[in-house]
Amino acid sequence: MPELPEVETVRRSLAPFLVGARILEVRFLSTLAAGGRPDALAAALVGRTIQAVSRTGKHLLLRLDSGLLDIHLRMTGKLLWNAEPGPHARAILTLDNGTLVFDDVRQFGRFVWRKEPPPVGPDALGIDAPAFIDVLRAHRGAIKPLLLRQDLLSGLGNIYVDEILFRAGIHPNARAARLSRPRLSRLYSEMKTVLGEAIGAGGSSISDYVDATGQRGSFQQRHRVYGKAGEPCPRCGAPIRRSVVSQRGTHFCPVCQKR
DNA sequence: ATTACTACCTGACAGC
DNA sequence: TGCTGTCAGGTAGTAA
Repeated sequence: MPELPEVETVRRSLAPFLVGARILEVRFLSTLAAGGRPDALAAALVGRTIQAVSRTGKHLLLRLDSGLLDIHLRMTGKLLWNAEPGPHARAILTLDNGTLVFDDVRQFGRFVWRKEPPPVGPDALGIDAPAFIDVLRAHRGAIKPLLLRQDLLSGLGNIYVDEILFRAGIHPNARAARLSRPRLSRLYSEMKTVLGEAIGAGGSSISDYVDATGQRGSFQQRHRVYGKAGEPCPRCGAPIRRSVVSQRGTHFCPVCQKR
C-alpha cells in the first residue's frame, strides 16, 4: 500500500501524539511483525520515550532515547491511534497518552530496532536534481525498475512511478542512460510535483489505506494512468495500456510516453 | 550489472 | 455455493 506520500501522511498524523510519549507496554500479536523476536524487541522499547518521528523513503522512524524503531508498512500495514484492535492487529503499543495499534492483513510489515538509519538511498523529496540525474544516468536498465530501487532513491513505489513517468512523457521501458538531461530534469520536477500534490491530498486510498486517525486519502481521484487501463489518456485520448515491467503491473499512454 | 523468478501472506474478485 | 486462478500499494533471496 504505502509509498512515500502515504508514509509521510501517517507520519504527520501520528507525530503530534507520539512525540514526548513514553512506551509503557508492547505486545506483538504476530511474531512476524517483530522479525521473529518479539520479546527482545519489546524489551528494547518499553520504558523509552519517543523523541521524534521522522521518515526516510517508506520507512517511518521513531527516535527513542537509545536508538531507532524502524516501521515499514509494506503492502497492507496501518498504524492507528486509539483504535480498537481488529482481527488483523499485529502489535499494540501502550503509551502514557494513548494506544498505537499496528494492523496488517498480509503480515509483510516489520518493526526493526536499529542503531543507524535504514540502508536506503536518498529520499525522493530530499534529493537534488543533479544527484537524481547522476544516479539514473549511471545505470543501463529501464527507467521504471530503477525508480523502484530503494537503494538508489527511496520512497517511490508502483503507483507514483507510473504517475510520474506519465507526467514526464517517458515510457516505462525507456533506457535511463539514454534519456537526455532535459528529460531527466523534467522527470525530477514532475516527481517533486506529484509527491507534493499526493501528500497534500493525504495519499492514495485504492482499497484500504488510511492515516493514523482513520482518514482516507484522495489522490487516487487524481491518478491519470494507474489503474486506468483501457480508459482514455487525459492528454491525447488514446487508451491507457497495461503491461508488466519488472513483474509489476504498469500503466502508461503508448502515445504520450516516448522511449 | 541486469534480469527473471520465487517466496513471504491474506483477501477480493472474476469466471466457471 | 464453492472451487480455481489472478491480482494487489513491497522487498529479499537466488540463479542465470
